Amino acid sequence: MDGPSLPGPSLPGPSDGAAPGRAARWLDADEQRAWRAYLSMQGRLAAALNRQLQLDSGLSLADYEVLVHLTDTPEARLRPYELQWALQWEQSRLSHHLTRMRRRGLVDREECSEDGRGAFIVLTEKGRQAITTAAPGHVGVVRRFFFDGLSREEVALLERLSTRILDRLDDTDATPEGDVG
Amino acid sequence: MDGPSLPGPSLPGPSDGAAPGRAARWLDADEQRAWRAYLSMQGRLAAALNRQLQLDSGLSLADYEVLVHLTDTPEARLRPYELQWALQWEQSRLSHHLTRMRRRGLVDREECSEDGRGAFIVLTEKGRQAITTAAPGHVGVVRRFFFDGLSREEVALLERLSTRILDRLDDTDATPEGDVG
DNA sequence: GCAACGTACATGACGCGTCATTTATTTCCA
DNA sequence: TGGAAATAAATGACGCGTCATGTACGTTGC
Repeated sequence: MDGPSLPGPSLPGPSDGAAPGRAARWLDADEQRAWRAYLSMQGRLAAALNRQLQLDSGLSLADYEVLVHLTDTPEARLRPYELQWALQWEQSRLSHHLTRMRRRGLVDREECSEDGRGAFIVLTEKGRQAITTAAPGHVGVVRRFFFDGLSREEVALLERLSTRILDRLDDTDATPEGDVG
Repeated sequence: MDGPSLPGPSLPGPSDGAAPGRAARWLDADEQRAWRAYLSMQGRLAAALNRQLQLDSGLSLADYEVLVHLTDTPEARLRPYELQWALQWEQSRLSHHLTRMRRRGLVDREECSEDGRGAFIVLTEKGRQAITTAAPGHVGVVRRFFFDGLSREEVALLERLSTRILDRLDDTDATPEGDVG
């Protein structure tokens, strides 16, 4: 059942406890198990979500997230940089993705009079129908694999842990190279 | 701070409590927050891990996982199907990935005398050096973003939750279409 | 011993994500 | 006002991941 040691592969040899020279010490057995479980869960859950969306409605999880943000907006239109802020995607990823979604007719572009560089991304009717179609099944899968297996308290804790990790990611994105604490 | 409602986008209108017709009910506010936090954390953590590995050693997280399994093996060689079993990847993903890793000299192929269809994937010296180089920094990042923010108990709980979700994924991979409970 | 079927693995096409670079516009300020 | 720097966004190249399909070998039943 137990997988191999992952992020601290048994490189220095199994029985020498020497910590890696440059960075942190290796992971101990508990940490290894936890990390592998998380990694595996994360990858497979994402794959399952993508597969369902793809089969059910031809959308990817990424499409879905873009469309959600658009539908959550009164005018159903956003500047790309607003979407980028909301999604925390790399700029070029967003740009590529919007190009593809536009090609498929899920969104459209409008000129931005206030800023000649920019544009508005507008939800099309096709886009709205796509996410309307996709949503029930998607929520179903999220429930089935994620929430149905977790108690209310566990969900709350998971949110706290996620937020804490996000904070660390935010911090260190800004911080140049040095240590954290 | 709070993102928009994700997997239950406000499609049916904010104030009508109607559940989606085909599948499960929408997520409530707590669930939405938790789900968005998890999704965002997951995506950004994976991106951070990949970025570090890429910059530090030219490996991707996927490369790293393959190499770990090989180094964890006495002979440093495995049949592709064994790797597939360990990684839980799709077969074609593994095949493509091994092709690319082979092209880069990280692994090599050997004939399999016992089974004419199969092959062995062998860790090369270059592959071993790559993961040896990459490991300390990788562990460092895993610690910095993941373990350093979590208590021992939280890590243990996260492992349990991950395992539980994995079980559900395993179950329903087998199960045809119907409901779970 | 051969046909049918299953297994191990590869491949082509195509969408996705990242990095590096480019273009157009706006803002800042001397 | 004019030039430098910042900002909004697009693009090309290239590796990754999935689906569908192909190929070669093994296994099983008759």
